[in-house]
Amino acid sequence: MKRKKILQLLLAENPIKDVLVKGWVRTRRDSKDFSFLEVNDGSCLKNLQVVVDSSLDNYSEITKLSTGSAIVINGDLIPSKGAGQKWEVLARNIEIVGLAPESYPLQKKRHTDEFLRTIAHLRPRTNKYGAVFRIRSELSYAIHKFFRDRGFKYIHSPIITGSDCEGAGELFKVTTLSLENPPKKEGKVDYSQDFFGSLANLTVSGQLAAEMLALALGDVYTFGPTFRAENSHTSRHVAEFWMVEPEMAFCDLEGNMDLAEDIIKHLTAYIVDECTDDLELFAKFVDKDLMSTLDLVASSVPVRLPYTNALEILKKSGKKFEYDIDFGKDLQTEHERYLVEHHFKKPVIIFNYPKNIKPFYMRLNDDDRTVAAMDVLMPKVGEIIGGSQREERLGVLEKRIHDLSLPKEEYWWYLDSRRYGSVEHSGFGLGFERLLMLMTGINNIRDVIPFPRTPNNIEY
RNA sequence: UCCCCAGUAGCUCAGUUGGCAGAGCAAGUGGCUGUUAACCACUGGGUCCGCGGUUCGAGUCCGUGCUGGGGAGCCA
Repeated sequence: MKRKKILQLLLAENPIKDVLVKGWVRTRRDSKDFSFLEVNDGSCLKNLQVVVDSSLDNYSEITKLSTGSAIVINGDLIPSKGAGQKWEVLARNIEIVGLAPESYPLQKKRHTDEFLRTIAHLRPRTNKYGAVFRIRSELSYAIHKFFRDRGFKYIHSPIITGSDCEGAGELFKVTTLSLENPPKKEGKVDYSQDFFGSLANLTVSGQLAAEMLALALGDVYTFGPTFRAENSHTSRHVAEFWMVEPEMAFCDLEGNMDLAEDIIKHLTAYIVDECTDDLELFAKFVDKDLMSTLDLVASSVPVRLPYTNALEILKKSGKKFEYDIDFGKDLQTEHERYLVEHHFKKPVIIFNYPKNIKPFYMRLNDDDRTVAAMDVLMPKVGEIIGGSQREERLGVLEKRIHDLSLPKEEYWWYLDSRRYGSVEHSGFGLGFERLLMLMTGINNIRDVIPFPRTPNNIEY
């Protein structure tokens, strides 16, 4: 007999004779002549109620089944006599596969997120984290579907990279050299003797590679892990996270913002439609405003605001900010929050930032002081997308590299793309975990990743 | 890296002026009931984060370290 998932059974329209179910006991409630088992198999949030009559051979063992135990059930799917559920399974036979002794740390009550982080290997078995990781899966699928439906090609950029081309933060070194006694040359570590023959790092962004592929395949995207060795201690930063990076040839900043708006709206609507039960849990226990936030994100048109206009609004606000607002200074979290949560009360895209606070590859505007950059700011989670139109003019790009004292030799291949058939192109990076935070209302990034990587913590 | 807060039972927390270590939940045992985070009774359970100091006496006061959380910066 083929095993049935609980998701399928609960959607049944008629009773089914002879079903095989496998899962874990969430709770047990005993009566005089029978027991109720709540069984979950991870296929959905809801549990299956299993009724066990005392006439079963191993009934005495079943009445000792504790939370977390794994069982295999044979029985019939019948309409429930109780009020809480439509269907239940009347068990004919129950095989106890793996007992969970009383030391099982998950109790039939709510735990704090802080405690559950200390048992990250078990927390997926809770309702909340089961829901998080199901939505994580659905959202991954929705991203691929979104791009595929629009003719984008999925590309794989390298995880190990040769240099700090991206300039997006501190890097993790990748080496096979002895750390105790590395080979040295003129007092410095001699990376020419290392595995790759030079210094190697974990990627901080797939962008530069994506640009090369976009300039061949047209519209491409990456969706993979990225690494930042920043010593960040916030609820929005981790050392290892996943990023979605579309890159489009023949596309300017306008088109880039169009895609950013489109993808956020599309993915939000998808999750609202497809993950109803799981979202309900978050709306009930995590963030009471979740559904209205998601409605806002899915339905409203984000404000598109040039950086200089943002400065004016902030200056006119009369609000005292901790950080100064002057041209050439980056907007701080307090400024972004003011714009999104108080002034506009909806998503905001800020564009045309000063060139001095943005990387070399962003396209210089005609004013010579701003670049065609854009950040998408969301309620609650803040910056979720950062992108730009890329500098496609060889001379301008070379000058930027020179002005910033970057090692031009290392960019020979990148500059080649501007040397041969260069076209305007644009792209952005979308923080996958930050998107998940937006979708679930969860306010700590460590809680949307199964095993989060943060400074001083590499357990699991 | 900087600022702030916390650390007491498996979990969440209380602990008065420095004077015998507590509650709820969980767990164990028994009972009751087509039950719904079931219910009732009983029982067991402590390195009060570590180290040092003040004191007749420290969970409580002081110093220091560690861990966790919140915020800032960096960014996605």
